[in-house]
Amino acid sequence: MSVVETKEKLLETALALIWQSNYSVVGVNEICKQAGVTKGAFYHHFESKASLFCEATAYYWQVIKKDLDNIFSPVNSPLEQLENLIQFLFRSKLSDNTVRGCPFFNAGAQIGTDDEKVLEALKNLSQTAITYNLALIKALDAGGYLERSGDMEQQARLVYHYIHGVMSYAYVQPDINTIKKDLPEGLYRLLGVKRDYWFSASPTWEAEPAILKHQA
Amino acid sequence: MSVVETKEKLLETALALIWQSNYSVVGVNEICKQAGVTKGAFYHHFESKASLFCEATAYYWQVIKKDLDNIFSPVNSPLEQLENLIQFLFRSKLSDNTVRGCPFFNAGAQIGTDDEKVLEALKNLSQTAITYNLALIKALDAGGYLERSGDMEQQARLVYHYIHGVMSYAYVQPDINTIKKDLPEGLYRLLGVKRDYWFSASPTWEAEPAILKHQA
DNA sequence: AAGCTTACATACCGGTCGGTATGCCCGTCA
DNA sequence: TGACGGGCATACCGACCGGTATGTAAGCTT
Repeated sequence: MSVVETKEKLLETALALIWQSNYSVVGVNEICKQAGVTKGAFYHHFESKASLFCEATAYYWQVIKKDLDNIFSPVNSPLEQLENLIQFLFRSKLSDNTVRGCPFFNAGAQIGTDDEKVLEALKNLSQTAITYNLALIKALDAGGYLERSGDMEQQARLVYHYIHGVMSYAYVQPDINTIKKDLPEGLYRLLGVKRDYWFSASPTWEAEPAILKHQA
Repeated sequence: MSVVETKEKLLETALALIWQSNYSVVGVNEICKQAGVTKGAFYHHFESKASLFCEATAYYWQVIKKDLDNIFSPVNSPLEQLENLIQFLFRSKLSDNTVRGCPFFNAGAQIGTDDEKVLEALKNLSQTAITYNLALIKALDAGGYLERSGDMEQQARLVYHYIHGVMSYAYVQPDINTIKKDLPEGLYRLLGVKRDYWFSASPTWEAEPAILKHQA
């Protein structure tokens, strides 16, 4: 295993484990064991467990950025982009009942805000997500799909809030049929998409999300 | 300290501590220390830490049920009820930046779903909250405040999702001004309240929420 | 080939965790 | 007044935690 391979293996294993349970429960020992490396290797690459989490956050975005750029590709109409986003959320987080909620924010809630770096990583994470939402909203608005124009940055946050809430709900109530109804309904309502356009788009994005490879 | 006092003290202390940080970080020792009792007393009243969490969940509802019944009192108009709810969420969770997110679902995400009792307690918690939402929506609909009638049970869930998402966001970005804008906006949008009625109600509920007493 | 660095492996550290065993104190009731 | 049991307090347990100290084998440099 080359150098970069070992580090990436640790990153991916940590992602998968934290994803499946949570930051506090998953120990360094277990991450190492699953990754097939030793603790010495771990602390050769990361100065602490919290540091690993920060790097994993960055790594996570690097991985799914491709997916997001694909979802929000300009070749897709705004409605298609929205539908793609919905499909993506299902696939990446609700395709089986072992993955519930957003692990990074669950984790963030566990680490505590005293760790400045962790907090910063989480802020970046959410801000990036909101930025993607904003682009989508602008496209929807420009395309005349929205009932009215408002504060689009706020709308981007609203969408973010809602998605996070739905994902968290899925943790306790992993009823995928309910979620499959609630997620689009809430998004269309929050965005204020004109009723004529509800559920009118078909997904143009069919590739398997890269993030799935993180799961066991 | 009488028998029931000791147990309640433990319950309240645990609530406050978990509220301020999270389940994993707060240890039994610290709960005991803060409550001014010993570990022996703790394990006299609770069979485990997870069991404490379950009882605390029930206790929590018992405490805030008074507030909720007050907020959703039939003497208030539906719009007033909605405004009361918004105010309640601010007061109980956003009045200072030490309280972020819903501690019970943060905690639930930490304990793990392998503990059946904990999962059950969380399900009850969310279901009760959704039931309150449903009553509000029915009242709003009956009063003609909504743009259209839909699946009200679903709407109740949407509102629940959204509130949870906003509260979680507040954990990472404790910017109360943003939240104060986002929370009502999202709720009005999700509920589909007619624009004429947006922000038209004044709160009729001014009492200090009982739950505040749990905070340090 | 000598010397140095990288990339680990192994063994182990002090501390903390949730949980338990035991016994004392004190109110109750015979 | 003495036996008894609920309501604790104290002392302690083994497991496990994140993190470290030290060793070492392989490669790169000179």
